[in-house]
Amino acid sequence: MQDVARRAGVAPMTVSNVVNGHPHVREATRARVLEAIAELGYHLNTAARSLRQGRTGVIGLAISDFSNAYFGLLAGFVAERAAAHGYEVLVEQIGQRREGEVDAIARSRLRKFDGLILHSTELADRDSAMLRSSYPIVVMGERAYSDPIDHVSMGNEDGALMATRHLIERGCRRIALIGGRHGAPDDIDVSTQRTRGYLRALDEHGIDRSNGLVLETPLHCEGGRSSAHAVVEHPGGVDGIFCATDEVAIGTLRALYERGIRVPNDIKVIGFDAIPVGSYTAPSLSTVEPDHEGMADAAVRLLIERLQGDRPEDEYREIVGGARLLIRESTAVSSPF
Amino acid sequence: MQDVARRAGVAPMTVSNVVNGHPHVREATRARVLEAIAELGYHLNTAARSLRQGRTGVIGLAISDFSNAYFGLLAGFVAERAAAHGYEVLVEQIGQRREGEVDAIARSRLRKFDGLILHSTELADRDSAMLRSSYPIVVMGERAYSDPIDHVSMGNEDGALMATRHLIERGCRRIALIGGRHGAPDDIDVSTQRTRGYLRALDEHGIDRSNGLVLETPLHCEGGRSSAHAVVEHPGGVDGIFCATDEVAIGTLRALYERGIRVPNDIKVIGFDAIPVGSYTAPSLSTVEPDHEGMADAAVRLLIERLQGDRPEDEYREIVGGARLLIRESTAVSSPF
DNA sequence: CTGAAAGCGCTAACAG
DNA sequence: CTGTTAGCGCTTTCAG
Repeated sequence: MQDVARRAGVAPMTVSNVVNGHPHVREATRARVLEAIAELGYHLNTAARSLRQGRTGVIGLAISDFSNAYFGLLAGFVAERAAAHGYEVLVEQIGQRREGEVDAIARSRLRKFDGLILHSTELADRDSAMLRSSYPIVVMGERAYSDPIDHVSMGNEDGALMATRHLIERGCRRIALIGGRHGAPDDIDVSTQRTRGYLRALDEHGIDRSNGLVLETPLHCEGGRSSAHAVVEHPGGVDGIFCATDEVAIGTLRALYERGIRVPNDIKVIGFDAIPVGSYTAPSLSTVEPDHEGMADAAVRLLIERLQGDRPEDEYREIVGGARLLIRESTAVSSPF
Repeated sequence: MQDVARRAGVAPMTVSNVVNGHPHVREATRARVLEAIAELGYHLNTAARSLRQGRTGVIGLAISDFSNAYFGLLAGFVAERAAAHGYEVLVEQIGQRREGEVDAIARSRLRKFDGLILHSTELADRDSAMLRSSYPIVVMGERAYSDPIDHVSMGNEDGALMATRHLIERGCRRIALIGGRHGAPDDIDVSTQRTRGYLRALDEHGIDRSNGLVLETPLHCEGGRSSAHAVVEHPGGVDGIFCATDEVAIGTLRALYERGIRVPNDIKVIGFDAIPVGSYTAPSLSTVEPDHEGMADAAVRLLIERLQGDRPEDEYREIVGGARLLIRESTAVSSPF
């Protein structure tokens, strides 16, 4: 910047003013400076600027796994909302291991970003103490914390309730849950929360909680496939399957296809997450669509309030995103084809 | 750091040595420093370190769209390879618009990262001049450049050749290409390159290039679906469809399902990219699997060679990744179910 | 509208 | 093994 200033015959400060588009620079001066910049191939040094300004203009988004369609959706929305507030988003993959998340928090303290949106999957309650630094963090995901913290979660239980009710309304009485889990009362990961909604719907309608119809399995396609093969052999039979995620549901549809079981005629299937490919499965997948966009917006807003000190340090917010039913062919009365 | 040093009764430099794990610090001193750090809640300031060191330890990965399964795969591999070299990866979404890519390049020059892996989709040849700064960039993607540059591309033409040959070997003679494009000779995006491989296979086997069997369409599910609906009404009939991407293929399978056309019995379908969900479609999707991992590895290696000055400034590399056939049910002789 | 001075927090280099 | 010095490149502040 010094070199540019010398070349343009101005002070470094003027170069800075030009680079930052400050208004009070005479047109002729600006032109000379820009010319000098071009001639010298000068580029602003971000590290120096950040050091001086004490901010980076970047929000970090830490997610567990790039190759999950759900995170792709979310990241896109977060980036868009942040841009609207003048922030850039950089995404970091932290892996599903707990160490990764703790790592991300530790690194975030290095102030590489102005703040962090942490999409937690495996972060245990006891780690939340780490989040209690003054560093601005918003946690997204299905885990609740006893420590106060800004948190955006999904309407998991309500969504699962809606999905299961929908199956019941369509006449299903022997409804399996693939990817569920009977956890401890304070256990609130995706599986346990969605299981609660499922059980509430059954109770509501006076349907027995038959043993063996809640299958615990990893929440991906293969988990769904193998569990579906198992569940259709349940002695009491099955006429509806609620899958804890769309990926699980895709694996389930696959298993039923392999066995020649017709969906929705023989068994109805519903998922959760509304990943895009669900419109194109055969049959297309009924599902619960969380308000991804609203949640991304909320997370960004909470973080930016923090960054700008718009909220007292010790005041935290808990936001639960909405969810709505997306009814497609896999829960139709009978197949349209 | 000064405060920590004062508290621990040492010089700032010693604090730095402790923080960075340098070996020559007495155990007692280290302990005192760590204690002071904990007491004061001190955190290293990354901006200052980067300014001083002239490096950030971060590689940027600019991709066009988070919500594409292919990019998720790639990003995961890139992150892993970079970590092996002691670099962290931050991912930036730049959108599919050309402006976005130029933007990313411009911003990259701000030296936010030590180097950039740019996965281009719409970057035109004329923009490649922008890449000719001394800033370390590796371009990935299906576009070639006349300007010299480090470039990792995919074996698109060979992959398409293999896919189409495979359909022919399975007895198809009326083979459509959905998502293809007859471009200018120097036009080398995904669609045109894959079209070339397709045409070569037809020529090889003396099969006519029937009019109307190459359909240009956006490379996503809906593009595949609507084009498939159109192509099956082709007067000459169709017995095989090569889809330019797996997403297109998923849309195609969907359209055939809607029409009650059996795959593979009536029409065989093959895709390209090997996205994970392709194993779970009904029928499962035969496809071309590019060596994603090898390409990610190559890109990281090229970039790090640059960062470390292991290669003369004016020496550039062009690496083409391999591809292999993944044969599943959608091109079987007849359905196993 | 432009400039001079000062310092953000860190670490390379070298001295003790 | 520990300390001193200096400066990375920028922008805030205040003075012209």
